[in-house]
Amino acid sequence: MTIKSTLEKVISEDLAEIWSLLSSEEKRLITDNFEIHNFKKNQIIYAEKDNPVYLWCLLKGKVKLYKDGIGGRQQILRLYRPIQYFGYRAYFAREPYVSTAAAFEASSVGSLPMDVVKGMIDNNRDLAWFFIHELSKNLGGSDTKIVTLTQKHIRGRLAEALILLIDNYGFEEDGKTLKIYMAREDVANLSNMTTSNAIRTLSAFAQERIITVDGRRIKIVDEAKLRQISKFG
Amino acid sequence: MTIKSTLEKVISEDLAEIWSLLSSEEKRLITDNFEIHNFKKNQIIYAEKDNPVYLWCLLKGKVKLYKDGIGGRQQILRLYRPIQYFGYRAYFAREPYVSTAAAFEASSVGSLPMDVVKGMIDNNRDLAWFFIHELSKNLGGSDTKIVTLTQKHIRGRLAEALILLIDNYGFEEDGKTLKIYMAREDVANLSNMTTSNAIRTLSAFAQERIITVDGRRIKIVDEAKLRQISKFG
DNA sequence: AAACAATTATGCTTTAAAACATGCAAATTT
DNA sequence: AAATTTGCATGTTTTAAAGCATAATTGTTT
Repeated sequence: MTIKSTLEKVISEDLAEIWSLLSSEEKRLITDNFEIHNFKKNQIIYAEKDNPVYLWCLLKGKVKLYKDGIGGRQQILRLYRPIQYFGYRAYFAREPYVSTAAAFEASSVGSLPMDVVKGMIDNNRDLAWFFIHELSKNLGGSDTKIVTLTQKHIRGRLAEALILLIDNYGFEEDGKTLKIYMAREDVANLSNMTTSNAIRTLSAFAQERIITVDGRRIKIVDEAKLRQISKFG
Repeated sequence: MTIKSTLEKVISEDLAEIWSLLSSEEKRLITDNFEIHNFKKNQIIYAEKDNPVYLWCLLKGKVKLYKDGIGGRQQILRLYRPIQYFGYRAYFAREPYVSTAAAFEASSVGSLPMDVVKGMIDNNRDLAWFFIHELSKNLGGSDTKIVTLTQKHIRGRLAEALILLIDNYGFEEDGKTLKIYMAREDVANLSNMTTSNAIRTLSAFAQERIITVDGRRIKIVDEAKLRQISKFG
């Protein structure tokens, strides 16, 4: 599949917020500099301490942004779905990446040199606002996450993580099954706990009929209860 | 003191980064809409869930940004010194505040309606970049903080908090004494621990001759050791 | 100055979560 | 198909930090 046809397919399927902000000249600038990359499951797109060069746009698949911590422990910071942009923060902050982006599952990701993006922001106020808005929302999210992850207990943190998964990836056609299938280890890395405790607490939720668990297939049975536990339970 | 003379005094003392980015017309727009407020120690400037209206600029004093968590526990997210801007994130994210800003000590703070700021950003690319840059740096900081506060042990977290205080407020003329005098409770709220543990761990550091403590006066004796503990100790 | 409140200090107890160990099942490789 | 690895599940032990209690000190109000 050519870059152009892939792009047009993606855009026709789910028009990205950003695209509508651009002039046809800017759109041409993008298609000329845009490259598509395919990443396998768990493959790293960019790593902490790398220098930021590209704006990345997730076209297909799922991407996690995480940070390696103490003793090989990871903390998942954000999850991306098509069509979302990432990898720009470090460039704007004029510093190396502080986190790593990796494909959660086989994914197609577009790249656009940040220098090109910078030039476009200089000439397009709406694009500037797009990034100001994105950064502001993310900062609010991270500030909130600081308190959640440090102050809530395990059950509250897991409940919150499950709600995040609902909000990010939604349900299968049955309206119950989470549309993401992740290892217990990733569930743990999302909710700041050990893998053992993620397994244990998922089992506890299943026993309490809040969810059902079948391998990596998680069905949300009682979302209200989940939200209640996340608030404090 | 008039607004104008106070402003000019502040600006001549320590020219704010932002000011140099403005045209004289923009500067007039600011002085016409700028108001100066004085806050007493611990007085709240804005609170979580409020709607953002103003850009705030700290002129004199110290301000903390914090979030109330579980069981009356607070987490201090950021500290401000003159001349720094705050209160704009929620406006840009088009959401109510997720954190509270309060004066750490008696402080003078300027306000400028965000609508005015928005209009200026529309017409001033450098100003847009200023906020993109600030938001990006803050987001990197919050992402890093998530891992620090969840994964480091008490000693590491306290060491990191002390380094943050050095970086933010520096030393008295002796080059050793921290230029901020905060209650043990605030030290605790900065480093995600109980007041008891903040007291205990400060005492431990003093016994190990890493710092000396005399009431709220903290002298940094061995900064290298502190940085080592913060990395993991 | 006396009385009171707030802050700092320290010891003891409890607890939530990590660390560790082991078993089992499913998936992958040979 | 057998062997090996990987992931899931659960029980037990250990530990870091919270919670609680009580003084001692400092600061504030009357």
